[in-house]
Amino acid sequence: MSHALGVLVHTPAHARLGPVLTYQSECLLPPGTLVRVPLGTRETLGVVWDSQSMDATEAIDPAKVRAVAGALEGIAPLRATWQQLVTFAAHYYQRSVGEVALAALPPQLRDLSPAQMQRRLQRGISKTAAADAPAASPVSDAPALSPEQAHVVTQIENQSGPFLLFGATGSGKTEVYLHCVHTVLAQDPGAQALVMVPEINLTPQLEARFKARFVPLYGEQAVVSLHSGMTNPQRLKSWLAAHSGAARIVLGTRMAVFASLPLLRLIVVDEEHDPSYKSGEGARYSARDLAVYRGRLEGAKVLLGSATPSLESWYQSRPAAEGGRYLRLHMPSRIGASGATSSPNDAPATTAQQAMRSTAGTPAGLPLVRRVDMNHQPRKAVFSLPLLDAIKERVARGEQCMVFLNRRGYAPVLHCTDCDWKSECTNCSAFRVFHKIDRTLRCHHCGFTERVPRTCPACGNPDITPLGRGTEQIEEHLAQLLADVRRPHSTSPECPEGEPLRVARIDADSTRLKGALESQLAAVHAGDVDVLVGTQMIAKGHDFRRITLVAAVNPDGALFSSDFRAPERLFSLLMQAAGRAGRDASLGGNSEVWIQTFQPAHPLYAALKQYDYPAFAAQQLQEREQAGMPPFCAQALVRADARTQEAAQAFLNAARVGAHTDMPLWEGWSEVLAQVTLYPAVPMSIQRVANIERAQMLLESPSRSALQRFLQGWHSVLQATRTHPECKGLIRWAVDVDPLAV
DNA sequence: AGCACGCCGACT
DNA sequence: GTCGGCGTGCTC
Repeated sequence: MSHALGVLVHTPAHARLGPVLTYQSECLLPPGTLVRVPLGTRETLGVVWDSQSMDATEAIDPAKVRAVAGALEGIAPLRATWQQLVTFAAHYYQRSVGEVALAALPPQLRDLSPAQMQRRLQRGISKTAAADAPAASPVSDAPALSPEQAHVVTQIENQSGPFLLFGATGSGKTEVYLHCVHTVLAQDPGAQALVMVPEINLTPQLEARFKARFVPLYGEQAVVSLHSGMTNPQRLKSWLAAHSGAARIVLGTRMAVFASLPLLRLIVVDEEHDPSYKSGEGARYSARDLAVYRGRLEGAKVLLGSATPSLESWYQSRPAAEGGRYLRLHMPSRIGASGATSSPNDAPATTAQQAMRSTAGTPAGLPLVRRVDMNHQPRKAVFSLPLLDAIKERVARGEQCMVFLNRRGYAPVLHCTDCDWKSECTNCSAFRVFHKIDRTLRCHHCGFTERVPRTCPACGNPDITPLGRGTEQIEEHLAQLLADVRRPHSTSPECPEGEPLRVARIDADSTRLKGALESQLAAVHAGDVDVLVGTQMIAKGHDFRRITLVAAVNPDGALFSSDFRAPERLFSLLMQAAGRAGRDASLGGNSEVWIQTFQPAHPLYAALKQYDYPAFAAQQLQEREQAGMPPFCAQALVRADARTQEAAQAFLNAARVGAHTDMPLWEGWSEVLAQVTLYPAVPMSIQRVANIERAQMLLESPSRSALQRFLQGWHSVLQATRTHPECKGLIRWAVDVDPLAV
């Protein structure tokens, strides 16, 4: 007797296929079982799904139903909570369940033949058995918690959350994570924890820290990573370890939120404000928001941590009496540098060190913030004189400085002074960036690269000049300005006049090659670099202990950006950059953060000077509330890519009209429609990328659930609009729920 | 998403 | 003459 079975396959929502396909099988396979199924000419990976959710009214022609090729032996079915998470994410972010489910699985599960799969599983099992013997007498080298940390930990242990851990840079958030993970794992022999970080770059140091703490307790297999920088075999191995329960702790980037974890008890989202948690491709999910949902689903505690929380999370953590749903926990003090986010082989912070730090002058031991009024500096000066002097003074003393500019390349545009030619990209509506290092013009959007012309391509004028500045130019300029400064002759005492300074640059270009970032960071740590120039890459997470001065050369752009989240990002970035300075306790006292600005009185910088995130957040939230912006409204964006801008906009506008005219008599549709505003389609800020025209349409509603219901209903309209004659040339469309940039 | 089928440009 | 571009259509 054969059974009808619902199966998910990797199929996008707009393919004209049902969300769940029907197959037949001799044995009754439970939902969550991984299977191989024939689809057209190929055989592909599928997940058995609840047949209840199939549309019973539209039964498929029985003659078309094919048989399941086989189940993946040795892999337990994915659990009900995982299925629910995937279902929720698919509905909330407007994608097909199949796409979300299959994208959440390691790619090799799809590619491997059954025989290869068996071999992998065998290997994994035997390895696990060998490594499973835990150390005879596990000694915990956990440092004592500060009173602040201890208080926070108690709160987390005694309440259900979700928690927002608002902790200054260096307040010891990581130690809190370690402690909470430790507690949770000790409570149940099968319990698991998921710890997420925003970027791949940040996983190795976190992994080292967690392994140092937990491998002695639970064995080598206990800690695994999951991120896109890993090879496919590595990913499969980690995934299987998590799925089988052998791994107790999963560390990873946003994709890890979908990891299969049979007994998940704690989810940590570190740097929860970081935009990297929002996926920009495929299902545009927010791993942070899904973490909160998943925590509730699985009965796991959720701990969001940040020194500068997202305004969404900050607002959610207002007092419960005012409607807040997260519990805010505050750790304002910076503790001894070695206790916070240092490398694992550093001595743990002692309470004596912490006591010493807490009496040290500046507010919470943080660097002094100085604003330089660029209105009083020579026109077009890149570095103000006081900043330059301060840098010279520091490096002459053997201290390190960091100069921060969020723009890579030498100059963002090349310009002909005679005919006004600019280095526009032929494929995009954007300028190509001048990279002096290899004499190229590079488009940062489509990758189109050419050698720099020697004369103006339009008029032949040899006088073409760079406009604006990027990190390459800052690096070059700074090296010239500091050419006469010597560093202390620590390495060669027989050279009394000292050695020339070393200026280094770290950005996406200098770290393109594998291992380049690591080696460059090592050079900074070793003291081989005096001044480090870089993009936001150097502001995030890396702990430079001998840097005592951090300078933001030109951060004003974000103050006047059309993106209403730009100030929030700037504040967060500058706070993080400030956190880089003065981590070494012996140098911390005189660390400084310099901000060069034409708006020295701007409230953002005033709040930054006081390290007063709550004041900044309050001011921003007030503005957002008045303007009816998130978190006081819900937004979604529909993007359309097309051959022509007209087609892209025509599609969006037709779908907009269709929301009123084409909807069948849906129960309560008019009420839903009344709560949603659809703005007219507009070209995207970079209208053309790689010769594809892009347009978008913003949707807004005071009610998140109204917007959700609208999108659910409207999907069929979008689908149908595709075929309208005026939409010819449309390539694809996608909905972005809770977009980060509108 | 894959993968096949199908119809038009420059090359072993 | 074929190889190969990607447009259209189908897959339980």
